[in-house]
Amino acid sequence: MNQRKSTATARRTHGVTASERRDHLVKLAAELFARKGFQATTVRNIADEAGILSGSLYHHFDSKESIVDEVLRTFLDDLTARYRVILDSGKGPAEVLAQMVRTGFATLEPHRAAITVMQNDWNYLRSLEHHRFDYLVKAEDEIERMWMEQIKKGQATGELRADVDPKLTYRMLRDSIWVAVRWFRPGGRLNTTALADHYITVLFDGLATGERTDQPG
Amino acid sequence: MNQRKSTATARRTHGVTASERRDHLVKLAAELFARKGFQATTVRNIADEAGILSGSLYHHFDSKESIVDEVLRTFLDDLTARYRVILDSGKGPAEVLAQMVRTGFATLEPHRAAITVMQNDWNYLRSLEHHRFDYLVKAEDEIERMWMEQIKKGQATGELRADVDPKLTYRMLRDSIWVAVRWFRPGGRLNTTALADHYITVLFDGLATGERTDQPG
DNA sequence: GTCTATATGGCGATAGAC
DNA sequence: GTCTATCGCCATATAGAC
Repeated sequence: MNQRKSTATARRTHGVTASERRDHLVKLAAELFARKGFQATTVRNIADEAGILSGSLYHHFDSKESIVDEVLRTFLDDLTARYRVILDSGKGPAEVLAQMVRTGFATLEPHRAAITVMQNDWNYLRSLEHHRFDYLVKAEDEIERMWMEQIKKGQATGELRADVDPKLTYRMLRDSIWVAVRWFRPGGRLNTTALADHYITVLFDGLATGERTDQPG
Repeated sequence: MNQRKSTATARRTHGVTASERRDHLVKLAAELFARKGFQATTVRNIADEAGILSGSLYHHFDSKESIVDEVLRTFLDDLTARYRVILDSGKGPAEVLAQMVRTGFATLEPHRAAITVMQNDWNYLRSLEHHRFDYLVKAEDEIERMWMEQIKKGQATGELRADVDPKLTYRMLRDSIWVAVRWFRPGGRLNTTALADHYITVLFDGLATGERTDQPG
């Protein structure tokens, strides 16, 4: 079984559906990829973690790359879906941006491993000659458009100061969020909500003009 | 020759000292490490780039790891030396911090490859069991102390707002700078000075109280 | 769905000729 | 200082038994 199993046929074996078993394997692999890097993680490592032999992994997946592919797609699908909900809310640009920042930090917890892999192994995955991971750039571009539109709208309405470069501002916001995955640990001193509030306070007090009324945080 | 050559004996062969030849090889390797990742870069890749065979590399270096070791040490030595000059200047904490930010962006150009490797391969290098790269954490700790001291001093003197968490603020500043290596390209729309000014403006207008007089930028 | 056994190949590193 | 030649190892992936 190398393709994702249809959810229509969720027959159970030993009390666990094939899809659940597969998801579990993906999760184990993601943690290893995040800790040691994609390349340094061997299929034997993954199999060891799951308590099976490496050959058995190929019953579930085509290749090691198809596992990391699933890790990344799952994250990106979830993130863009969350962004779309916010963009459709009809709120003003400053509030939308604050919500997008909050959403970013909120994904830190469920997608910590995926985000780590995306950051550390981005250059490598993109350098592969078979172009399998080109969709990463497409997703990145779509996300950039979402942010940029709101930033520019915010500058037009006067909610955001207009003397900063929109693209540079986008990068600052984006990078500030995702890079936190390097040191953020669930259960630490700060939860992702407090983290988001802190960042919004620092970032927006620099970005917002006096005309803003909806103080984030 | 597996140890760094003494600078006292700079005998030239074909118009190039052994030390210069070695440095050149390190530079080539660093670029490859940055582009594809440390593990994905083979000693054959490095040798190809240099126009020699892989075996010949071992005349200059013990191992592949000793090459990346040299890349990282060179960067860290330069960075900490620059920081120390600023700290010894006797300026106030806000100005010192602004200068440290500027220095960070300034190192982006000469040390782009090293910074990229440091970020992408940090987890991997630290996960190695022979503990060869433990000094990375020591250097990180020393640098953190330098920043934290200035942030806390700035809060004590009233130059910086006191209602933000010092450690979180340090991480924000640090991460904002180094993560820029992901997209910064020399010769692009913005040079590192303009970049630093932009970041200082955004970050400090959120951090600084009204009592500050030395507007950075 | 997992195991046994193995193919196929690339990796880092070495020894010694030149 | 580079090349030739190669060693030993471990990687991903496969085929077929159970």
